[in-house]
Amino acid sequence: MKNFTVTIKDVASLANVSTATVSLALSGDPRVNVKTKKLVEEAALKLNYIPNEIGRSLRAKKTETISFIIPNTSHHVFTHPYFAQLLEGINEVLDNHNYNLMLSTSPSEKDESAAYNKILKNRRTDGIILSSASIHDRNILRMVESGFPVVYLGKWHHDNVLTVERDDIGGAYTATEHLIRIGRRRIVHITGPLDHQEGIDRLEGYKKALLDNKIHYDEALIIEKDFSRESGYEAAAELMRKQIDYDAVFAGNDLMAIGALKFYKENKISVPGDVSVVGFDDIEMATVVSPMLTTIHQPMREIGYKAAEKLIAFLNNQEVKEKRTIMSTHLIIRESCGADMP
Amino acid sequence: MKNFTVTIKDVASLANVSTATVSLALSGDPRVNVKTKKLVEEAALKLNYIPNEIGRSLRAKKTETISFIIPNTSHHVFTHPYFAQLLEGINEVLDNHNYNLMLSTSPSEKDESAAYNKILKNRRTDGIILSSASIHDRNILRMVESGFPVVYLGKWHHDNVLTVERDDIGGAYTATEHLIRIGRRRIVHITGPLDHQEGIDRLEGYKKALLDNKIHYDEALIIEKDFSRESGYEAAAELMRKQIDYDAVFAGNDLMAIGALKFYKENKISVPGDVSVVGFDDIEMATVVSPMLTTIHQPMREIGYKAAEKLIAFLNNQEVKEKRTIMSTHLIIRESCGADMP
DNA sequence: TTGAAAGCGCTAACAC
DNA sequence: GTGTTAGCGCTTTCAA
Repeated sequence: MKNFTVTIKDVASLANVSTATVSLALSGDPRVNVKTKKLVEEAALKLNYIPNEIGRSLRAKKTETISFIIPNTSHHVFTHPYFAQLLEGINEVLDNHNYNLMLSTSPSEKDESAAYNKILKNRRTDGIILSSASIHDRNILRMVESGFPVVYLGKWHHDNVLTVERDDIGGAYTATEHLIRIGRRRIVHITGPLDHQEGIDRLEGYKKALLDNKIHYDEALIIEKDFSRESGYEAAAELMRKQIDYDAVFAGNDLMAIGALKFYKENKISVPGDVSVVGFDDIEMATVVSPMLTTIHQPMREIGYKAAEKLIAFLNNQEVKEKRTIMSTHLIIRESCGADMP
Repeated sequence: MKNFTVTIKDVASLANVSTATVSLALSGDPRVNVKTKKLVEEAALKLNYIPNEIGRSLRAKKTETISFIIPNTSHHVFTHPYFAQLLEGINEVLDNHNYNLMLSTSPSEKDESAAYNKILKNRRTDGIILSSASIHDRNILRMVESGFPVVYLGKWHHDNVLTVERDDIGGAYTATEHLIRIGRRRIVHITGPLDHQEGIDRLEGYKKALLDNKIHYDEALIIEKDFSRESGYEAAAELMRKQIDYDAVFAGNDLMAIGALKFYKENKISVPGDVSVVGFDDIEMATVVSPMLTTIHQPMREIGYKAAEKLIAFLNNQEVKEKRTIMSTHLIIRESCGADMP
């Protein structure tokens, strides 16, 4: 390291003023004389002075940093296709407000006291954006209840928690309804894990659409999987093995839909000829498979953006009008259903 | 916020010892009496005391945080397919060593003095992992030259910089050679931006393979694009428009290869019948397109892992034996070339 | 308009 | 073994 750290003292002595004056001058306090201010600025420039944020933080009890915490339950946390978009939205807001972004995987239940506390209380961060996970994750509950400013990405019934939610029920309803509208009746639903809110809600939307259209809900058409591509493939295989009779599948996410598509291709089952399929998420991959996947679009970038905005507003004591923000989804029709029109 | 911050003082007074003793006891210093230690620990537990990292950092001049900086040149920085895997590798190491991860997009050239300095010098971070970008990016140069500990992901000819590099030249060579081996002779290369090192190196590998196999290098077969899927599609369209005669394409990355594949499908050009295509990266998407893409695998997760390990070793004054680490790539044969064997 | 001084929470010399 | 003290770099009363 060739350059010594230059502190506020160095600037002060070069400018022949006190450190207090330097601090004031550099923060643009109107009280300080224009001449002095110029003097200080020149000194700072000359020394290439950059205020040490650590010192500032200690004093101000603010870090200008927020943490984005994602569950570490799955092996491929970061690889989750919408993670990147979420991050993009968050990053954009933070950049605009000169906040820093810290990224953590949430601690596993095991080492709670250590890792969990570290993230939560060490005060290197002003607030948290928490992405959703299992509804049984106790750590999340505790983070939320600690009083630490939290924006939760998903449903959370708690007074002092801000949320940004997708309309999972509505999206699933739309997806299912679309299949019904194009004439499908035996609609399989490959669900995500049913201890995840998304899994639960999408199943609910599916049921609701069936009900409203007077189609019998058949347990045999429900397969619980884990949102992975492999599990989607496996689901399709299972359906064949069990000789289930069906004409459509609504997959809980695109990855599973794409997995199923692969099985169909390998087994010469025509999509959408023999079976129509709809996914959920609208990840990029959905546009490169063939047939291209009809799916429910969810605005992940906007969700990240919104979440960051709410958190920063809250941290700056601005009134956050809507505690819950619900982002709507919409149907993207491509090729996997065999209908050209909505 | 319902809980007041509990500091080392609170613990000290509850345990009836000095703050120094608390500090020592909690850090497991062998000098402190076992009894006292237990006393302190109980007090800390009772008060739910978590050391404030800011105070610690200020004193120790270490933050136990490293920054991962990615270029903001492209709109979709985070969406870059291998970004997630890189992050996964980095995160794993940091978790193991109890380091925090800060994520930044590198400042654009415009606001250098502000954003750039902030990242570089505010000392909220102990070291940096810098991902590659344009070879003309001056900010990167300055970060590297500042003396700040940096691990650069890519080639960098500089004494005090650690690097983790892909073998781009070798990978491109292998890809091209594969096409030659299966009998292709008129091989198009869709390059990435030629002011990016990857773009340059992959072109070099391509040329070298041609040379070694005594195939004439034809400028007309080189198209410079920008690594995006759209640009790959555009490249294929361009080739048709210009009525270029060719029987294979080596794309500078998978995204462009997949874009080209799309064009071929739309225009009923058979792959691999009419043209063989090879990509580079081995992103997940390469396995869901049809035909599945033959490509060069690069171990992004391992690169991230290695980079983080090197940085942490360096920060802890361990000797880093290899300044340059070169990660090798290998060919993954799938369906887009029409050869079943390597 | 500027400076002196206190103190944010912590650790590390040094004393005892 | 444990306590006293100083000080990391900064901001912010309070006085001058």
